[in-house]
Amino acid sequence: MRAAARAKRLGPPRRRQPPAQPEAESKPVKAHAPLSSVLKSFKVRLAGGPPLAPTAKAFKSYAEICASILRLCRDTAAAAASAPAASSSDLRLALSLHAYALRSGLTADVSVASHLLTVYAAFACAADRDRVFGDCVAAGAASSFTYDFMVRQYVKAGDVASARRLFDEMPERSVVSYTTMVDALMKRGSVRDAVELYHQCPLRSVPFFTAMIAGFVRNELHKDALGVFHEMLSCSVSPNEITLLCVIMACIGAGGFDLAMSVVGLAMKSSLFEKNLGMRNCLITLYLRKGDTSVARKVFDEMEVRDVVSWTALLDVYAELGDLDGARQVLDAMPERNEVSWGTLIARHEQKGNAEEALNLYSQMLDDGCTPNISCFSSVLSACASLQDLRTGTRIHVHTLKMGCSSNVFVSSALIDMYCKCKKLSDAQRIFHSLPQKNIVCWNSLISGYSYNAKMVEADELFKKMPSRNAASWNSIISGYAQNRQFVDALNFFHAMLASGQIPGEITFSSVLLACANLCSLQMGKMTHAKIINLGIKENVFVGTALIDMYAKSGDLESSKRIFYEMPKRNGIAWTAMIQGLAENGLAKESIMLFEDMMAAGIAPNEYTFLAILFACSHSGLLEHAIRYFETMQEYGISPKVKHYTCMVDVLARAGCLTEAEDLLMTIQSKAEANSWAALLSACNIYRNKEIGERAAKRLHELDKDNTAGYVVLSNMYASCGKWKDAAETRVLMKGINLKKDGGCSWVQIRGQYQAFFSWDTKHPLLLDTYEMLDLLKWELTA
DNA sequence: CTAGGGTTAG
Repeated sequence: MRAAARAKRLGPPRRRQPPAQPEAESKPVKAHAPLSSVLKSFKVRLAGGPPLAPTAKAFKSYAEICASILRLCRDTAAAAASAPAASSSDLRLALSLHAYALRSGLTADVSVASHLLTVYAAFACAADRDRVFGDCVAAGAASSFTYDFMVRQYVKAGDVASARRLFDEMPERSVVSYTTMVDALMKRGSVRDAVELYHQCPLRSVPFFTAMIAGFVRNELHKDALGVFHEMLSCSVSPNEITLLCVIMACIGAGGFDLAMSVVGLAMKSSLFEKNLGMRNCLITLYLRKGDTSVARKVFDEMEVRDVVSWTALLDVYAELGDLDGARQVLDAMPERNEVSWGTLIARHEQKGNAEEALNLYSQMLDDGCTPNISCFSSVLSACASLQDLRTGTRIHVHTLKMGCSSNVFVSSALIDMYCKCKKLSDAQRIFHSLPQKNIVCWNSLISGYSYNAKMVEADELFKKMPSRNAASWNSIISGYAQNRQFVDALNFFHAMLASGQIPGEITFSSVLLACANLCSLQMGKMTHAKIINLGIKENVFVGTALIDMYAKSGDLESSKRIFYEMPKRNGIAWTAMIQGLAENGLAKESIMLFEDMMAAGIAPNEYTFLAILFACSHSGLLEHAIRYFETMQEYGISPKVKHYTCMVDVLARAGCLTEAEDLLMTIQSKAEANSWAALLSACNIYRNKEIGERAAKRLHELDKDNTAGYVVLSNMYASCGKWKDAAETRVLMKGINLKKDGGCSWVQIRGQYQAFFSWDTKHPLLLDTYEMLDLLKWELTA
């Protein structure tokens, strides 16, 4: 405004303006028509006088006029960003002006040079911009602004390396350039470099501190963000509304809600909070995360002005309450939506396990004309992964390629996960290896992917190659071994994790306790329990459930029950674990009683709860109970899975209802598992039903060629029916296909390392030593 | 003259 006014004062062109354009007078910066007339008169002046050797005073006015016109050019360029055709004439003006300035030596003027820079930047002419900057430095016309501006230009273009180089070359670094650099480094995740600059910066302004706080928050280092805030206050620098907004974000991230509330109080007192919309939006999120959803809603209702952010925050309030339909209604009621609004709803559906709806919303979002961003891509890819929907997943992969964000670390880890869940390991590997820079999450994704596909050798190899490991890395390798039933390896990696100084968490313990339970290592389980108590996470519902399971599987039901009843919060999974524990230990009555208690407590049973209760019934021969629960299950809208049928077949067959059991097996839509036929075969043996028994054995053989138990039971059945010839033939058949019985397994712990011994293993490296030691012990005992 | 920091989702 002021520059334009000065241009008007200095030159005659304004007076020549037609009076029919009063709006040009009030908004001179954006006016287009006067610009060419200003230039025309300037050209006339330069042509009229000798421009190369003006007096100092004349030079100054030329420079000012030149700068002002350039400023006008830049502003029109910015205003016409949506209409490039209109701005091309401005670019031509600027170019001719640049030529004049060069001829007249005006480029040595700091103001002219600066304006030339900004003009070329506004027109995205990077080469011209850089040339002007070079000339500027050569002519000694580069001020600290010139450098600041160029540093920002590089940062905007995403070239942080060039920005840093220029920043290091600067003769005098201003606090503005420090702010720009710190912000850029933080956004790139180079926290260490940013902290170094933070300590170097001699003069710290409010935006500088704010950039630092925001940067720490962005990198999820909320405690460090609060530390900077503390330092800022002790330097007597008063925060503004943007600073406080970042500080509240830091408090939310660190879970320091009391501190957040006192910051809100501070903002209220200095009325920083009323004039700022962003601050109120942030407040909605604060109350939401604090758990005060009604207050969050109230803040929204009392707002006089609302924007997309306010509405999106409200949408998330509904999602947090579990009311996804309400969230959808908010989305439909919003005056305007953006990709974040859609992304929020999609992410929430994905998190709640509603993957189909997440994909549905994704296509609706595309129809609404919103462009998905990185977080949206990672949500929908996770949805594809959990649905094992390779087709949609591949289509979204193509979208990310088109958007140029396929190699982003968030997107690529989601892609790796998706391809692994769809059993396309080679695609996952290709993505992983083609990544220009991978973060720890990418490594962890592929390790989990290998574990998921039972490729523990590859998982182990990759784990050893990792440049650094976090808790998630250890968890994925440990749970990988546990899921693939290599429990000894799982425990060994757990000990390695402890040795590395990494602190195990709830996820680690659920795998470790699973391993203890399956190794029936009550001693190891108790030691793990002690660690859990030491770490203060015994109240955690996941850990508690894993402990219930471990003690139950180890046969220590008293401890199992104690943990269950001492749990402060029990969810359906904890109840199920206890019911299952009782059932597995043959306490069917108690198991059923607990199930009834669970129903009375209003906790919804799931398919696993029913599996546990049917298991209890089948092992105690409670046929009527089983039939009733099988029906109840369907009343709950849970369709029986193969395992449920196996329980039912088992209970029917044990009760002698062999025909009913066989009929039930034949009606199963999906393929019955080998165990179902094995259960039927076993009952046929008891009831000496050769006819059904032979059919069951045939089916069992079709489903599982290597099922040893099946042959043994069949041969026993023939024997018990007196069919000695058939019995003998079955035995011969077994030998012919070289079936080996599942062997025994034992293990010892030596210096924290588990050593496993298998009865069929004749190549164990310590086999000879072990036998030698055994002989020695025998000799000691008998001597 | 010219200018730096932010809010919603993951």
